[in-house]
Amino acid sequence: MAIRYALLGLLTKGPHSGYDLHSTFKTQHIYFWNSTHSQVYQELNKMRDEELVTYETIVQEGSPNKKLYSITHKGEKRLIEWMMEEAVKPAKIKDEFLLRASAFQAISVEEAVTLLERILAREKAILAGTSQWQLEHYGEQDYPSYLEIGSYLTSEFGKRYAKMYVEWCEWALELLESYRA
Amino acid sequence: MAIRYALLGLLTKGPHSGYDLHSTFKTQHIYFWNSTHSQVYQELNKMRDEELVTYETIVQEGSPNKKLYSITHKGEKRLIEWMMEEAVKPAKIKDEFLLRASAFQAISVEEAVTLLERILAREKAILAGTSQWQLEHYGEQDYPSYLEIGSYLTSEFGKRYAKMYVEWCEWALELLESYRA
DNA sequence: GAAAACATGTAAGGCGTTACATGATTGC
DNA sequence: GCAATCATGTAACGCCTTACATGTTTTC
Repeated sequence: MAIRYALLGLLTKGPHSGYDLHSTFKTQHIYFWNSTHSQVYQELNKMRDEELVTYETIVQEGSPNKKLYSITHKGEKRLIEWMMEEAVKPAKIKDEFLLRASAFQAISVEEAVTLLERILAREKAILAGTSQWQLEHYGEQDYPSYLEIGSYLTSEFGKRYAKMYVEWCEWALELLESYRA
Repeated sequence: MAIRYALLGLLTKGPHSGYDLHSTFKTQHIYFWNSTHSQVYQELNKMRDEELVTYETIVQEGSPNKKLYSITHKGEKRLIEWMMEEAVKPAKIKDEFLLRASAFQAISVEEAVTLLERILAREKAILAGTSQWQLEHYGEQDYPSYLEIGSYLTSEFGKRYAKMYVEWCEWALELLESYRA
C-alpha cells in the first residue's frame, strides 16, 4: 500500500518516468525501501486512474519513448495526509545474511568466518558507493536546498547504516576468533 | 521462502512451540526478520509434511495444549545447504518512517521536526529495551557458548542499529534547525 | 471488568515477485 | 558479439497480511 507514497514522494521533486523512479529504489532508497519495475509501472497506472498523477509522453530519438509522470494537487494532498498520520508502522526488514548469522551455531567457526568475510566486503563496497554518491550530490555544501532535504537525510542514513554494518562485521570476526580451536 | 530457514535456525537451539517461535520474531529478530503468527503456523505445517520438523503435543494445565517442534536430520541438512549457498540476497527493508523522511520537502520544517521527535523517542525506547535484553541474557560473560552465538551476534547488531538510528535522528533534528525562519 | 499473555488455527485477498515479452543504443 | 542501460508493460503465482475464530489464566 505504501509503494504509492514512495512514488508520490519522489514526484514532489519534479516529473519522473517509471524507469527513473524504479532506478531510485535500486540506488538511493535501497536502505529503507525496495520494489520491482513491474510493481512501479502497475502502481503508476492505478494512481493515474485515481488522478493522483498525470503523465505526458516524451518522444525520444535513440531511446524508447517515455512517460513523464507528475504529481497532481490531489496526489500531493493524499501524500501529506499519509505523512502526518499519527501512527507510524515499525520497519519491516528481511535480511537474509543476518538470518544466516542468527543460525551460526549450526555451522563451524571457519564456515561462519567465510560467510562474514564475504558480507564484510559487500558492505564495504556499498559504503564506498553511498559515500561517493553523497559527495557527488552534496559535496561542497554544508546543507542542501530544502527541496533536497529528503534525499539528503536518507542518504546520510544509508551511509551510517552501511558503516554500522561494516563495523559490526569486523566486531563479529574478532569475536569468532575466540571460538577457534 | 526464507521463513522456513528462520524457523529451522531457531529450532537448532532446541524444541520450541509455534507461539515461542513467533514471539522471537516479534522481539529478538525484529532487526532483520518479521512474520505473523499465522504464517508461522502455516509454515510449520508445511515443514512437518516435508519432514523437516516433527512435533509432540504437550498437555498443559492452565494454559492450552501446545506443540513442541523439533528439527529433523533432514531439516538440519536443508538449513545448512541454504546457509552455505554462494549468493546472499541483499536485505529488503520497508521503513515507513524513512519513507516519510525522504519526502520531507513536501511539508514544513516544523512538521518534520514533530515527526522526527516522535521517532527519536520510539528508537530510544527500542535501544533501551535491546540493551536490557542483552544485559539479562549475556550480562556477565565476555562471550557466550557457541550455541548462543547466533542470538548474541544479532542482538548486538540490533543494539548498534538502534543506536545508529537514535544518533541519526539527533543529527537530523540539528540539521533541520538550519532551515528554520 | 478489561487487557495482556498463552496457545493454535483457517480463509480471503492483495501486495509483490518472477517470468515472459520487446527493442534500440552504447560501451567493453 | 555480449552485457548493460534505457524504456515499458502483462501474466501467473505465491508469499504474506488481515480478519475471523476460540478459550483460559493472570495481572492491573
